[in-house]
Amino acid sequence: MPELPEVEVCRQGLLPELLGRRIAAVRVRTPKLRYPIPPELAELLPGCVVRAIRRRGKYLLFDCARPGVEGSLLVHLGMSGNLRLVSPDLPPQKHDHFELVLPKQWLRFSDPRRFGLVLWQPGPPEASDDHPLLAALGIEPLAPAFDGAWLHAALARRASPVKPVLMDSHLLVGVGNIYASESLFRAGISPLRAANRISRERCERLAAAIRATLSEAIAAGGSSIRDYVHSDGSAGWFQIQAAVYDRAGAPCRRCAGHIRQFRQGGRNTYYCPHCQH
DNA sequence: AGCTGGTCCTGATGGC
DNA sequence: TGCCATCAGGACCAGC
Repeated sequence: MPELPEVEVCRQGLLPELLGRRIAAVRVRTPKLRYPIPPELAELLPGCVVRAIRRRGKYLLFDCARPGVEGSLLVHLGMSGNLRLVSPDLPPQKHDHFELVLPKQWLRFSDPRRFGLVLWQPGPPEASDDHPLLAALGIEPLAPAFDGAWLHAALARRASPVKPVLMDSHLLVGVGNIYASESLFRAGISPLRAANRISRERCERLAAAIRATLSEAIAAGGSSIRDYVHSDGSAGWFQIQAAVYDRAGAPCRRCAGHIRQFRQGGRNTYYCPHCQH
């Protein structure tokens, strides 16, 4: 399930391959994703050069331009999506929904569960912030502005347990179910604790834990970037060594107590009751 | 305004 | 072996 680190590694991997390349054609096989793929992409994109690849939260933005056309291709991988560079002779598979035809290789979007999306935002790169899906997004956890003070102020307004609050993309982006549990373990904070009852000091630790968890996953993914981008499709997402996620009943790596699992906001939460308060 | 639960989709899993 | 029910997950959305 791609979270922020996976999306960022995807961006970094595609960057050298796509930057400055000209799009020859577009193939839409399954327009029905989370939102329909706009049919006008087939007329807009051919002839466009990829000027930049940016990331906002878990969204990827491919800035494209040619005389008379400027805009950004907005891509979200949902939970089962991936973008791969494939050679032109590789036949499309069942869940390959969208394709950019490039000079030597094609960029193929595949997403079995179709929670992802491919959309178009017209205008210069700055205009992409205006897109309805991006306009309301919260802070980037890897941006300098995200720190303990910011987090403390943001959590002060929320009475819910902290874990689902951390996953609220309107507050901060990119922290999904896995990294929320992992970051809380790292900070020693219980996922059940009310968000507005975490001290400033512990918010510092939590902010640092979120940054560290995400950064380490990006670094881990970066080392396998080549395999990922050029994978034949069988390879899944790179995995971090999870401390608590999906380890219910297993021994805590810190205290050897049992990792506990419970349902929170419709999601599974994992934590160590001994190490987290 | 914040919070809850429903929704989309398909592959994996487990019970019978 | 096959069939069915359940679950997972991001993020929007309606309804408090």
